[in-house]
Amino acid sequence: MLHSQVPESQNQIDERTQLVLQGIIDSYIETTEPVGSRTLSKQLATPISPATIRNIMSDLAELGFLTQTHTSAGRIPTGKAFRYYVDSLAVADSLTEELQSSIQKLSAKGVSQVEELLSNTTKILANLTQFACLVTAPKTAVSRLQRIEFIKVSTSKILVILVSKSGVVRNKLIEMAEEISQDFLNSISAFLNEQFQNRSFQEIRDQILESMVEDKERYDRLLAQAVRLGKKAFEVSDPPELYMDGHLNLLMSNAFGDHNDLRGLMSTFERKGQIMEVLDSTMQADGVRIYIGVENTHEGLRDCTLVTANYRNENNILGTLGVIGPIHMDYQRIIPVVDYTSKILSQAITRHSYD
Amino acid sequence: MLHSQVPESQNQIDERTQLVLQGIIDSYIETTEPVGSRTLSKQLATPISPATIRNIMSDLAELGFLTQTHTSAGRIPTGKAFRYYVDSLAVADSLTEELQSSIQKLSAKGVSQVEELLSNTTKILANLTQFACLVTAPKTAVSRLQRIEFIKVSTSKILVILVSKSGVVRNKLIEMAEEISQDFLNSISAFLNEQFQNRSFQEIRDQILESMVEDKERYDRLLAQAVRLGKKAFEVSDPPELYMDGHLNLLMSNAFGDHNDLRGLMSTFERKGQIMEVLDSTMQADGVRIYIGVENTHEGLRDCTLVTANYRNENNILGTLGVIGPIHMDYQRIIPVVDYTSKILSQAITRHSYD
DNA sequence: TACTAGCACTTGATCTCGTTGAGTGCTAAT
DNA sequence: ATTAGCACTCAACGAGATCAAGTGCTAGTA
Repeated sequence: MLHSQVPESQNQIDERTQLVLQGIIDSYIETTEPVGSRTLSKQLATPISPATIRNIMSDLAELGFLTQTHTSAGRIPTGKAFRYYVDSLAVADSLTEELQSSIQKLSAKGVSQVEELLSNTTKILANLTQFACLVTAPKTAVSRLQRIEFIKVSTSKILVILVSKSGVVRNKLIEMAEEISQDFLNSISAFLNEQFQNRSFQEIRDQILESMVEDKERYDRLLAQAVRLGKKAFEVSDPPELYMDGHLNLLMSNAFGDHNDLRGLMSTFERKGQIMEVLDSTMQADGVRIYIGVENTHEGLRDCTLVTANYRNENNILGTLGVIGPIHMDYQRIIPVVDYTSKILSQAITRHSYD
Repeated sequence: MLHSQVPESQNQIDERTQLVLQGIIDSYIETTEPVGSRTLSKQLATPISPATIRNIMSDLAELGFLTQTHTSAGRIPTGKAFRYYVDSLAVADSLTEELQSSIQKLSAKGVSQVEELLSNTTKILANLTQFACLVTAPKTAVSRLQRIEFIKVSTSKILVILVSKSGVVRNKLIEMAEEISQDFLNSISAFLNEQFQNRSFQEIRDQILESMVEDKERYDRLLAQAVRLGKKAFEVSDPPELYMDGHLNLLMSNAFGDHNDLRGLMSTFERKGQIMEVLDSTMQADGVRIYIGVENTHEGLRDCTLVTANYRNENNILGTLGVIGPIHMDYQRIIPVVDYTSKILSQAITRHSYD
């Protein structure tokens, strides 16, 4: 999936040049310092003299793979370089046993609710990567109805419980002008369950709206109320549900040089809606996706790399998880972690879902 | 409530000295800089020469109200000084209309669920104070049962819905070895509602456990199952519920000089349990409470001030809200804000509760 | 006696300036 | 095609010099 090797001809990169670039990136990922020709010469397995490296570096700089902060400083790989690096990276899917078992803990025994599953996932991912981690809750539009129930909690207030096939429980308080007895509510929920179980929330919404239109002709009382209640219950007032953890990691570590960059990033985190948009926009694709620096459509992520993957049950893509870190993150390590986490989460959520 | 004026004799503080101390603190709150005698002399309404101020400062330093970072630097008020300041502060309860209406927005129309109320409260408070803000969810032990309901979501899994009088909805998934029909579940919930409505969760728990003990003698099937389900439903597995916002404010503003102090503070925030303990421990008292620096029992808050107040419905104290900021916060402003917020939240939650 | 003016002293902050070392680019030699 | 060598660049660092804001103390004044 990641092996879309860039054609050599296009960028005139021969094997040795590639070796040097790789070396520079590796070194930079490790130290976060500009890397000079001499240092690199020593680190490289193949012996190449500093002078040669300098020539190669010069070429790479011209091709836009390297920059430097000032003329006499070492080289820093650009976003383009990281993109090249990631593309030509043969990701070893082998995670250490230790990492694997850490990740598996997200569905440790005692975890029964999907919400807990998701929040555990962000925690574990944040802990392993030391970056900011995000998981979107299963999309309500896609998820299908397992059960709807109405509970009368006071004269005018009714609690709606929506349980989706994927195991997500959502409750919502609605207010009704006229009082409805619990018995009648039970009849309504029985009717709605009968009618709509296994249908996606989106379908249900559409169909209810349609029923409203046809409302010209008289229904019996049950049907009329069922439509009214159903409409309120399925209204799209749901807040964008996003689980997030570890954004403090970014602040604490000095992975981001400038503290001003972080200001912007943090305020992006505070507007969860924006983050949701970004994650949602990546959801159609499959496998691990990587957005490096300027490749991010969202302004606030221009100095970051976003690594995302979907999670799913047997039938549908349910949501997305991802980590946000510095451009010079350790891709070799992060990519398999995100990949494996998405798989484990998929498994766990499949086990929890009612399909 | 805050007017516990410290007896003058005890600290030998005459009116002028007090004026100077007040001036120093005011200036320090505003600038966060050590304040020197000359600067203060200019700012003070009453004209006092720098030299005199220096003498007074010297006295105050001896009494432990002032320190300095180095011999030739201006004076910095100590925690003791802030304590004195707060104690002798005649808090003008007058908030600007603007602030009042900002705070009232926490129960804007459309907010129907208590959870939303609480989360709005932290957001608004964080925004107004620019500090970290906390609100504990209504204590489950104290809150009384409005309604319990069981929903069978799959063969072995049952969703429990607990609605408390204070309007908090909690759901929990429990697993049962043997299958129970929805009809039977309905009978059980009817029984439990009958039996326990209006009783506090704590009472219910105790009583159920008691029933278990008496279990020697045979009950009928309904009762036996009701006890078993009830036990699972009311088990104290509830995570400490804490709403938090604005901890990023502390990082962004430079209110905390040293960034290392913040490291500790932030990791305290990550352990929500600890914060809960702190808030809970303040809950018995009434009105606005203020804990300055070392007055905090919790180690991690030694460099902060915690300002808390309870919120309540007509019958009970439900929970606590508070802000955590630097010792040199603007008490004059923060105290009324916290106070007013607690009152508005109390009103809102009373309106939402089912008593 | 209570306050104030004046002065010597302290000290972190800021600036300048030379030194250092890691790095580059270019040229000539292999 | 590669490498050794060399002149050059530039951030970082340290040593003074200077500055500004502050203190403490003493002596003078109402």
